[in-house]
Amino acid sequence: MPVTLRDLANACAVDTSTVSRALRDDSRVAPATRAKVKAEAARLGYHPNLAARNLVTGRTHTVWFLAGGLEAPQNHQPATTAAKRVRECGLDLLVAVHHGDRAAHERLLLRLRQHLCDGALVIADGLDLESDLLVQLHADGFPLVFVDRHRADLDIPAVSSTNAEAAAELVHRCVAAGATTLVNLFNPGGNTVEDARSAGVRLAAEQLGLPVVGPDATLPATDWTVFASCESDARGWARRRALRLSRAGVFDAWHGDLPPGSVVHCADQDFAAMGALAADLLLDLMAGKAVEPGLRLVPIAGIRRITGD
Amino acid sequence: MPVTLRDLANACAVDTSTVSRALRDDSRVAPATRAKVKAEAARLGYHPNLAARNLVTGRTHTVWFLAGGLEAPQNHQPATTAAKRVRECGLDLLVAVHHGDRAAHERLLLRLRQHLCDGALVIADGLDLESDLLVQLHADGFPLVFVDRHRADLDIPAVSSTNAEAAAELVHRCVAAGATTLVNLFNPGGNTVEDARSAGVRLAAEQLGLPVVGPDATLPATDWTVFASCESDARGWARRRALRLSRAGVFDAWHGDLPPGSVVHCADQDFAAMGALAADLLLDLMAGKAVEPGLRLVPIAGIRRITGD
DNA sequence: TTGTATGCGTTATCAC
DNA sequence: GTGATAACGCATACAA
Repeated sequence: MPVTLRDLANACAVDTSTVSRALRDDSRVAPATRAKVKAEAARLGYHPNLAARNLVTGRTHTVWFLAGGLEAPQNHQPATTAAKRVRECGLDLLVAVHHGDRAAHERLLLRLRQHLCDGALVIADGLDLESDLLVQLHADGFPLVFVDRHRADLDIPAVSSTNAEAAAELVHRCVAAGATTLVNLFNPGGNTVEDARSAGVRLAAEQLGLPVVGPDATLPATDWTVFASCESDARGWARRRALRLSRAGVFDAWHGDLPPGSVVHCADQDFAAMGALAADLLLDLMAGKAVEPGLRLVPIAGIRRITGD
Repeated sequence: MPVTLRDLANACAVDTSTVSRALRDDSRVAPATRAKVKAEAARLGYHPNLAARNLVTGRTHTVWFLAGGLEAPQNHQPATTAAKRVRECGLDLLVAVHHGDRAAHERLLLRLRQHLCDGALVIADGLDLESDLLVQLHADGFPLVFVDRHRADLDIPAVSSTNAEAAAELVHRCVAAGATTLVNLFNPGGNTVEDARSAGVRLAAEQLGLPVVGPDATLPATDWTVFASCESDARGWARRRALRLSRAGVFDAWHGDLPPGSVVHCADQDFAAMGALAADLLLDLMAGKAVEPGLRLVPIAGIRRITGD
């Protein structure tokens, strides 16, 4: 049986309230008793029951990080920096994943309302973006911050990249590298991130006076460049259209090989900074500070030029 | 203010105990009252306070997964499968990371004793392998299972790969590919995984009648092959010794380029299976079933041959 | 500086 | 079938 405050109180011949105060370094307890209590606690191997403490204080000092999975840098990088920030404030960050499983996802959102954590960071994939539970949660004042994608219809604070600007810059660089026809694979209406990127492409194209075409357009033999959110989107599209992929503007990563002469521009998001900012916002929210709802944009880390030579 | 059992009891004009039973589908409650209670719970937006429930039942239905980080497949892959297994049993798995930070690590281990979870899976990196807290935890009967590395001096159940066999097989394949001098970078005494791999190399070398040398040995101009736990270990060694790395046997992954004519054998561990098995063991442990202490070996997923052509 | 009393929200053991 | 009642372990306003 675990050692409780009572056991300690008995061992020290004082009241449980005194023990409680002593262990929490309350200034009003005599140095001698405090020392005795602490010594006894160590001797008996006392460890507070946080379930009990949470029950009475109503706070758990715990933050959850909800994501679909752990593998993608989009998920684990913000989780990593957020964990550090949260820890600096004396709280713990716990990561929970749902693997895109609808039931699992609902269950996790339910857990948030069950007093196991004080707030949550949410990497909003498809499931979160539909769920009513999220709406109710927020309506009930539960501290919530979106990372990356978000729901524009809710005034939940959100952290994302400068997607529009980054997409526009991708266009400019690709055009400087010879592109004349821009294939826009960003899916407007898909989610807020895709929306922003698509808008960025259109804006840049307009400035440059170049045509933007969809995935199914007829293309010139050369000088087209495809823009997509990730390498596999671009590659998948090229495969379906039986095209040789040699020019692209993408986000986050490009691992695959490129044929000689080809060039890819890759905009790397600063997931670490996003996680840190999101954690800061959440901590403010949990502290009761006024946090403006709406989107925060974090500059991308940079744009890399990758060639096939 | 959150809705409590009492609010529900008042709204339904029954006792809290009846509400409690109704919500948990206790067979002794009248269908009519159950329906009414459930309807009212939905209407008022009731959500149980799990801190309170945990306090009285003594169980949290929660499992923690402790790791140094999330990025490495060694960490997130077992976490992923373990999460699924755990979820199937109606429990939740939460991932907590310490980033190699000593204080953070200690804090997490402390948390385990504070009734926030019923058991834990531990990816034992350097910190875990030293900590006394882990020993005490286990001594107090806290359900614990090691994944990958473990402490041989504790009878905590552990799941690892068939490291010795895999290392031996790496040697055999590399020798078949022309190796005659085997450079053993596996560090015996480092940890249980390195130990096993080092032993595997020595065993295979003995069978083949070939010499095993350490990282600082004088090498023939050619026909040596280096064995290491990961690509970066092998590359780091080659860099320090100003050697051109063209033959290696490693574990888990090889991403970098290889000069033409070179060949690397890579033993892929089955992290997913390891996570699943570890979860099963932990669940048994938590269910009070007798679980034999000691190491379980999961076969590696396979050995890939990578060439620089 | 310490003790007393009460309550946090829930489950469980009794009665009825 | 349902209702009192007593825990669970801890924190805290209030007394002393």
